[in-house]
Amino acid sequence: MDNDRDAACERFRTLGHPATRGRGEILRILAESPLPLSPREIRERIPNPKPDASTVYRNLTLMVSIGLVRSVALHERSRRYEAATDGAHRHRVVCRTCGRIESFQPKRCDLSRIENDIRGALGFDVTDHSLEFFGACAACGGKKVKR
Amino acid sequence: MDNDRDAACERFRTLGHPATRGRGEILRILAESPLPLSPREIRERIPNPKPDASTVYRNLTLMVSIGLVRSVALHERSRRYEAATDGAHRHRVVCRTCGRIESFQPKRCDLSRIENDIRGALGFDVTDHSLEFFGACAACGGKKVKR
DNA sequence: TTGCAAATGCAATATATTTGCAATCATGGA
DNA sequence: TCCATGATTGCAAATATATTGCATTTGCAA
Repeated sequence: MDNDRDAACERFRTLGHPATRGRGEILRILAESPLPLSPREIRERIPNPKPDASTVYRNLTLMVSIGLVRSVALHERSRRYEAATDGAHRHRVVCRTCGRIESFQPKRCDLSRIENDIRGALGFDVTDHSLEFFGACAACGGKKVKR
Repeated sequence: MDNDRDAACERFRTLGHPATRGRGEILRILAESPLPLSPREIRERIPNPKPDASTVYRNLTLMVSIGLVRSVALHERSRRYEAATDGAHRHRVVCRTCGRIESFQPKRCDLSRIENDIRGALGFDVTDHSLEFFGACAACGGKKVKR
């Protein structure tokens, strides 16, 4: 939807950053993807003319810093990114055999107790966390671990 | 300690893999480090003559596959690795401002309920998880977020 | 001690990410 | 609407990280 992209552009302006087509596309693509995407995957999905790869990287960095996007670390060579929709707190489930990534929304995710422990023990102010699960997906059953 | 390295070599032989000095050193270094290390850091700590970087990578891959080592994903450019000591279940706490990594052992880490939910919802057999916390360390206080 | 499979070093290659800089664009004000 | 200006972009080059092929060397069981 173009509306998604327009809304995305609006968010940029509000935050004091010029809205460009590339930025709108990136945000739209992330908003529409159920799974976190790598910079390469994001760029591939942008219709021509595609922005340069460096532009994609620069914008992802910016978007993370202003809170529009989050990065997800999944033990891969490349980082992945997802839209920072506040509502849906989701976790990733990664198959060690085939690499498939699924998304899971827990009934409740209460790590605040642990976060408080950390604050107490290390004086560390926790702002967010990252929780991923690994194993074998339904299709791969109990097959051998790949790595 | 050399004993650490010898013990490490023993573990390789038991698992049917020739024990080499490089392998022993890598495992020793990981066992002695309180924090997960990058391949580069590991190699830097091996006394001369150092194995080639490619050897370090190959061995880390092997060690992960036979369960001697785990990889840790911390939103960085490079992966990190830690010894897979079964007993101590630890989590990482990363400062977004200065990049400092600390280690934290929770009083209890009960994610088995969530793991069961995942098994039920996705037919996904969860074998392990990865949980990292991000925020501002004591030294950095409430300073600006870096990325 | 010897033979062989496995591991290593080295060099080349692939992939991911970052940076400098000139050209171009987006936005607010005239 | 047009313009000035600072921010963004494309491009090319530089870095960082990781992987691979192959000839040589090594670990280890017999």
